[in-house]
Amino acid sequence: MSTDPRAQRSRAAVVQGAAELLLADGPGGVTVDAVVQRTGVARSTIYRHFPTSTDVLRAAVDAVLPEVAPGGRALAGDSPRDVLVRRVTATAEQLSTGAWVRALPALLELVAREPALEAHRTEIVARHRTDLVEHLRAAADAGLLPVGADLGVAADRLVGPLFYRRLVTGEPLTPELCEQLVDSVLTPGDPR
Amino acid sequence: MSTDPRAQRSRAAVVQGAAELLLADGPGGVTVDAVVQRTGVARSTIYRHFPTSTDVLRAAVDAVLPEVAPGGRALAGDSPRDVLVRRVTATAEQLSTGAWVRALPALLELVAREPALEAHRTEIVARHRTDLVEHLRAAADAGLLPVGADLGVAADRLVGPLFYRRLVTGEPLTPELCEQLVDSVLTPGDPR
DNA sequence: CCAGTACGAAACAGTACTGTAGCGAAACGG
DNA sequence: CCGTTTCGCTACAGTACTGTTTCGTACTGG
Repeated sequence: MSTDPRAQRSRAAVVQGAAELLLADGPGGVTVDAVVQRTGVARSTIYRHFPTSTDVLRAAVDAVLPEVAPGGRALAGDSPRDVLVRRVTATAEQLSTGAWVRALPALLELVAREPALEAHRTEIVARHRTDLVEHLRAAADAGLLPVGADLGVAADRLVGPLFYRRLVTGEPLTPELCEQLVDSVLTPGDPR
Repeated sequence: MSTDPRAQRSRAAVVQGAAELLLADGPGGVTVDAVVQRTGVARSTIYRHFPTSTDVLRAAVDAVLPEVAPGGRALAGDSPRDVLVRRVTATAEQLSTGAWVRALPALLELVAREPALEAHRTEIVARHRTDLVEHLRAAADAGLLPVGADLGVAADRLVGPLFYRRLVTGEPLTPELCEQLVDSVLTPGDPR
């Protein structure tokens, strides 16, 4: 029943097409008709797999959201500062990607309006955050942060300005900015 | 013709009603029928004042956006640090206001999708920014910032984490956080 | 090979929104 | 006070989307 390759194929096609539409046109662009036209999957087939069009959108969000967490692997010989710089720069590059420039505001608007997606948001943010906080803890252990520093706030100070620039002001995210941000969090008073 | 109080009244009612709908339900909630039902202004009257429903939405955005710039007046006797703390705290409080919690993501999504609104965005951001940069310059003149500091980046470091928390993580914006942010930008190395 | 199943195509009612048009009533202003 | 303007009301065609249903076809797995 669920092992039928036809069912798996068409379901996957629907989710992928819906995800593409989500990235291209935002949540409002994920309509059943649009998915039909894009994927060639029939209308009745979509409604056989998903109770409602909202569930299609939810599946698309599920398919898209995991990409938010970069999870860059840290090389062994790197200094904690280098790890942070690479991590923050990776986030900046990801935020500058064409797809995310359009999708991020749409996703935020969607999450703000749909309480059902709140759980997804916190999960993704947590994954994104614990990764970053882990790097910060390593830096703190190396004495690069003040003793009582709140690592959560430090994380906000690292990536907050990046999201702010991308979402609000529209200014570019340069590698120099990323280094500046890391150095502004590390070693307060001795920027070296 | 345009001095007729009837025309002015109904136009103002439409704009105000549309702005309320924009804050309450987002851009998608600003439909002609919704404005009719909310304001009592007739359908034909709305179309007599605005060529298309998009123009109604644009007028609503115009009516709502100026509120973004807080423009808190600085009291004479305050230290530059106090001015910045009050300014950042005011921004945090505004971001925590119920209306803006719902409206901000919607507005960002709208601006991201409608290139026609890009000019508005840059204008509002500029007003918001020059105000903040002005305060930062005063602090720099008082020797509270390193000599070569980029005031634009300093502004990003001040309010970026606030927007990030509000938009992405959903964490609360406490007065303590605001003070921490100001102190993290001022006097690097001498947090006092 | 063949019964069971998923499929594509197409038509359907229902809802919501846009933009237009015509009409009589009420308000404005000289 | 009376002509002009604006108003509210209602009806209308057109579009877009949702969710349901039917039917014949093609694929899958035992």
